[in-house]
Amino acid sequence: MSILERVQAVAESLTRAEHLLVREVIAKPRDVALGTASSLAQRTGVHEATASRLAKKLGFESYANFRDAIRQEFIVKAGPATRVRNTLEAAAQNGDILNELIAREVEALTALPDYVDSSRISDAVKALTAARRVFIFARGNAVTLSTMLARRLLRMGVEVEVLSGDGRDLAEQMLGIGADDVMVLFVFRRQPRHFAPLVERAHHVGAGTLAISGSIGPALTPAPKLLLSAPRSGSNDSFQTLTVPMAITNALVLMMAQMNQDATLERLETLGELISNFESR
Amino acid sequence: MSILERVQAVAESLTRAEHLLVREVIAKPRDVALGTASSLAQRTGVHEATASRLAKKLGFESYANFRDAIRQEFIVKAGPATRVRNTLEAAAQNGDILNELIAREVEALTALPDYVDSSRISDAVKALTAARRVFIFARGNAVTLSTMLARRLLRMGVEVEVLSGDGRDLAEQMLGIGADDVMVLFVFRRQPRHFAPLVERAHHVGAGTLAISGSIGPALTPAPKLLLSAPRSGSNDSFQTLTVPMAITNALVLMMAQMNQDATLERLETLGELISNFESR
DNA sequence: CAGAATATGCAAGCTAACTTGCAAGACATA
DNA sequence: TATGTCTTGCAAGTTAGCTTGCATATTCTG
Repeated sequence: MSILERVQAVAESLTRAEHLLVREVIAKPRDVALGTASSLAQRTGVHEATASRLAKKLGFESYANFRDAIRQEFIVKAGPATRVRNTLEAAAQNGDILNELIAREVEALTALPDYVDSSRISDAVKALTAARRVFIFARGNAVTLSTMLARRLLRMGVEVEVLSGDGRDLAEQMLGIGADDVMVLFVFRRQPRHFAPLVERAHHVGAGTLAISGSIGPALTPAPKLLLSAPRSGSNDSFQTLTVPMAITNALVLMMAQMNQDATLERLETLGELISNFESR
Repeated sequence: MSILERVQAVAESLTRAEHLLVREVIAKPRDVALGTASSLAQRTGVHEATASRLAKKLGFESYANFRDAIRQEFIVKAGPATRVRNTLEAAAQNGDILNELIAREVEALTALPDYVDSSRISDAVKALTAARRVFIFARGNAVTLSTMLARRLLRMGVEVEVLSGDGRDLAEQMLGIGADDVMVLFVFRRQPRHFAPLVERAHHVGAGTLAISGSIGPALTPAPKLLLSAPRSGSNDSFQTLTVPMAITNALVLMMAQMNQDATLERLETLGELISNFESR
């Protein structure tokens, strides 16, 4: 019975302090595994006695046994032996889909800075910040990202227009676009039918265009004014996820938040501070 | 100064028993790191006092310090976190948001297999495959993932119902749920208000429930029948992206496609083949 | 081989960590 | 608001693990 299962089993009866402890255990199991009950308690801001009691509540005979279980699960089980399996080749060999997927994602993410550099993102941020309205276009799976970006921009107080529908609908929604606006287009796989007309229209009225895209990015015609493109995970003909473009989009949003902060408030030191401020609930 | 260097420094003056101890430490550093002085002594066939003295001979103040050093060297430093840690700290220092974000994502993805194992995903796949209909629930940012999953399932010919709206609307949409159905719930941050009633209703009629979630996963009440949860990137209180849960969702979809393939066609060898077949356009 | 030096085990002592009874506080309930 | 239940921290008690003085065994040296 795993730690997570044990937590689930008693989830209903967890108190506030116990909840905090559980969170910490799940977030940093390796630290907890190597520390003492007091160190866990101290970092969590509760008394060590509560940690001891939690262990019993989860069905362990003592805190020591609890910690042993964490070690088993997060240090011994996840030891160097399993690490080998995490390599792409090994995972593919074993038909281990989860690990193969992860290996591919990590590989693609790691390569991302080779394709997109911070100054390009800065340019995009400046354009978006200066924009009166932001139009967002996506087709197929990419709508996943357009809804995400739309939500985030809205929360930052940006006026957002999500383009939807086909031909006539699109045309109508585009009527209002002006020189102060920016259009963001998510494009993967093939260039969608409406891409060219949309970009042409935007350029015609003097609006900015930003494409967030995969390997096709550079081949898009007409070329958008700004382009953030990086290959997605996997090889050309295999499964391609939205992880990489999502990272680009997140970086964009974060830098935008940071720049706006810079303008008004004092600069926050860490990403953590920046965001907990920005995304407070 | 590493353990090995310390050993080398006093190599000449090592006694027979000390030599045995050192051998064991070098052969199984991780076991030693997690054990006590007595356990090391016992396995080596010497007295625990000798282990204590060896620690001092190697220049440590106590056996505890010696063990801490072993832990640092063979567990902490070898851990998945540390590999990324350097990049992360450098990036954070320079305010390089893109690289910091990427480092965090990689760290979180790498830890994913510690929390979700393939057999759990298999269970979820079996439930989804057997389901007559799949209901999907998400709130806030999580809708990004629900739309993604809905699209993918639809493409696979699964009947999907995306739950939307509030109170009354939800209740109406839930009227039709039956024992053959499965409800998938995406839950991050706090447990949403409608979570409990939905799960209770589903369980009441005998439907399955699957939660895809972050660190709260195990603390959800009532507990879903199936749970796929892993901490998201970043620390508890900072920016958290959907990268990890998206990877879980992708793995789920892929394994589902594979199992369906298995049933009808011959098994495809690689993920690439599998998918280019499955997602051909 | 004798004597000294060193190594090792034993066991008592010590320390840090964990456990638990108790009381104060928080929260729900009537 | 009063009462009871539940939660939490405190502090004393307990335990496990580490240390160290001492005695015996072993090895080295002349």
